Amino acid sequence: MKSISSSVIRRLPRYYRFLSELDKKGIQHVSSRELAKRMCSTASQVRQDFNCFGEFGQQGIGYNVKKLKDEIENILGIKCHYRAILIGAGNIGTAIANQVVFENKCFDLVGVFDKDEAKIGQKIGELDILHTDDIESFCSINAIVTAILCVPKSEVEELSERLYNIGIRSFWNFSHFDLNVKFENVIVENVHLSDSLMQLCFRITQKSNSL
Amino acid sequence: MKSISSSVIRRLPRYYRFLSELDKKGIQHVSSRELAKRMCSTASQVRQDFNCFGEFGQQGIGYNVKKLKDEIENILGIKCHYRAILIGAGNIGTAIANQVVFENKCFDLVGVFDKDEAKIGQKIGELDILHTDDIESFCSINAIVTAILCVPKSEVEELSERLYNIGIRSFWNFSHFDLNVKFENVIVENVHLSDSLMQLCFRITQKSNSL
DNA sequence: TAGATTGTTAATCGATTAACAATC
DNA sequence: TAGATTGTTAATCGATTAACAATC
Repeated sequence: MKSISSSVIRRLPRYYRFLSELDKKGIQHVSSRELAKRMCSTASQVRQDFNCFGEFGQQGIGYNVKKLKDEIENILGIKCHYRAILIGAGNIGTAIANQVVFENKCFDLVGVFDKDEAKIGQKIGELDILHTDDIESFCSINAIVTAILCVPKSEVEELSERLYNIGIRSFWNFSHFDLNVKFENVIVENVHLSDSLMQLCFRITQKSNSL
Repeated sequence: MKSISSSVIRRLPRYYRFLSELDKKGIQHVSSRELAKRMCSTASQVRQDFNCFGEFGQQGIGYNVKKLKDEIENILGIKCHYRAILIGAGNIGTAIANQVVFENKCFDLVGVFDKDEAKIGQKIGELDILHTDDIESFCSINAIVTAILCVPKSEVEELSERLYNIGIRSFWNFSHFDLNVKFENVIVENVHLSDSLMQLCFRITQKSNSL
């Protein structure tokens, strides 16, 4: 398998989602042209993208949906079920747990923590909300790979240090605290919603300037 | 002003956030080297990025934080206060409204809608939650630029058509429904949280494979 | 066979990095 | 003046697009 470039990797989740849809519908083959249309891309790019990991296409017919989907699943490591904890059971934490994490095969959410006493004992999904003081003891008896940070920026500095100290090396970070700058050799996937909103703002501005 | 490439645009919100921080701290100048460190980038790239919109740097001293921040503010159109409505007052919608939209100067959130009768009349921030049936009448007396879609994928198809029909041409979309494919000449900023989670999954997988 | 579509090479395009004179 | 740092050009690198022979 040739190495996969970073721009291909960024596109893999979308390919995966679309191929899953096709697979559910029972569609067995799809052409690069159709995939491109759906991805807002070009047929050439789709073929180039898939070229680097084996041969799933047949001339005149297209790509085998199921095989291609399974291959991307392997590359991404979906089905690995990495064990995760979530910290911050506010609106965003609750939404993320219910609408994204529980729906997903990549990660098993096994613990939810909050520092607000009023929330302790309430549930998110099937999980009791535990106190953040108990993170260390919880993690000492549960091997945890990833922490999902849904707490305000001001709390992330101290929290991330504690998590780092108990061996957690990957983070899904919803705050603006810059974990990459604080730690080396740590995997950080940032979700900067306000950046996304500013991008939208820019595009509206650009459009109205061009009228 | 030279034209701004799309990769520069993607970085502008982060520059803006960092420059705002420096400005709040009263720091007046910053070098490309420092900015690069913070951006996980290179000094060369920072200089190249700023080169395309005027001259804010002084040899030997660095960039004027305030001027540079204001310029980016203008380019992005922050302070335009585009009027927006949000549809779907669940966990994600509530979190987005409180933690992102109300905190932001780009958009003025002026209406929140949900189809769940039980939520009608409750408040998000200072706004009463209204019924989605009332979107058309609300928008006929309030000029709305943008819709923030926090409803399940299954509802977006019909909803987006209604919004399109009353003239809304930009969307901040939290569902996986593909508005770009449905409409032309519409600005869509997608937030695909599950894609982000898959990226994280991939990076963990990649790291454990390389050990 | 004719039509469709892949796999792959080559060409183009754009983004990043390196280098250094200019200048504060 | 010496040190720091920009602005800008040139070189490199990588990603996208075009083209077409191979083949189902």
